[in-house]
Amino acid sequence: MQMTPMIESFVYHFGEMGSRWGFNRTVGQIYALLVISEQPLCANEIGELLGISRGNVSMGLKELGSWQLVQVSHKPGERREFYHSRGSIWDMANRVFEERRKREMDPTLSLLRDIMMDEAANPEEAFAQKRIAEIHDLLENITEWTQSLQSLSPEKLNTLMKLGSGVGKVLEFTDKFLGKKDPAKQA
Amino acid sequence: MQMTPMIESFVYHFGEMGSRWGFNRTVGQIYALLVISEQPLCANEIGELLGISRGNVSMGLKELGSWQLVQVSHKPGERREFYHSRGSIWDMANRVFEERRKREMDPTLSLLRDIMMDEAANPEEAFAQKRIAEIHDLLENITEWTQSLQSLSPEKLNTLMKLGSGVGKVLEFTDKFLGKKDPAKQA
DNA sequence: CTGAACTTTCAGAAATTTCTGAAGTAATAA
DNA sequence: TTATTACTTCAGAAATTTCTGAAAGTTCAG
Repeated sequence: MQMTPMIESFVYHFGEMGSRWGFNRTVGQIYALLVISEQPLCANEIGELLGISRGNVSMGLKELGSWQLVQVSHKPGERREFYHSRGSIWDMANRVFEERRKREMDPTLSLLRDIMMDEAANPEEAFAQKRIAEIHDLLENITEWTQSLQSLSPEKLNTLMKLGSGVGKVLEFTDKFLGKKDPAKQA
Repeated sequence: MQMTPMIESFVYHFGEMGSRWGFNRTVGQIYALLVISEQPLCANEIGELLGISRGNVSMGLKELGSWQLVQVSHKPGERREFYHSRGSIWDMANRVFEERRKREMDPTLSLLRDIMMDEAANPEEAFAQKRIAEIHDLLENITEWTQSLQSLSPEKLNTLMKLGSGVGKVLEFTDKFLGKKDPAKQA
């Protein structure tokens, strides 16, 4: 594996972006490398390619492991470990969504739920609770929906994506065809 | 406005979460306050409630302004400005999505597109380009899709959300009814 | 058991981000 | 015009995050 300008710009940009998706720059860069390398890489090689310390590589790989984004393999006769990205692009996106949901949405929902259970001590708190309930419902909706989308087959998901705002038309159509029936009950 | 334990826990948690959504802790806290306060708040009050400096409040409000998440108002006879969160919960979520798309997805897509245009200098780069194209297509799909969802009316969006994985059934059904026609073309 | 090859851990260093508060700007009333 | 009140900016301080590299841990062949 060699750091050509093309690969470099991808890796660096992915590093910046990675930090938006819940992990730091280095972790993003390591992941980018593993994704675009056909051959699995060993920790030393990763460190050299990115110009970072061996310890940092180890921590980065550990983090990626906790996201279930890397696969470890061995070459016969070699003691060291080789790393590679795991699954298809879709799988990766799914993992990142899933993991972020667990780390961010779930704790928030739980906190909001707790607050909703409390008795409001004054009108200000009562108003706050109303707003908090709205936020809770929105987040819960989004969470449940994305979860159910994740359970769809990749083909269906693709159809859905390609539909775009056409989804609106399909809904109308379904609505009309089913007459009285509420499409929400179809789930 | 008073900082009761309920309000405090909401504000602090929102602060932590906020940083995941593209702004820092203080900005998240300020926003949380503005969302759950029925009355608009002035900058001084915000600073006191959160125990942060006046300058920091100013910067935070500026940031929220750039996200179009706050509304400024005035009280008759008062010189100072009062701030309040803007729009419904749905609007807020939309703004955050929109803004993040502009700041994160668009530059990434543009970079990936550039890389795809380059001539691969060797087999390694050729492989990298294939992967990059996959990622590009995925991101583009997601971007376009979420954009078209945002253009749906809140009611339709709600129906869609409530459908959950029932979306799969609707698709099947549409598929069957339309016979040969590819639903992807319906958009 | 020993030593070589490799990985992990973690205390402190370095880099980055965020925050403060004083100085500057702006608007208004008297 | 001057005094007053409020908002903004930004250099440097403080806090936080990330990274390094040495030490400790692990595995395995001989």
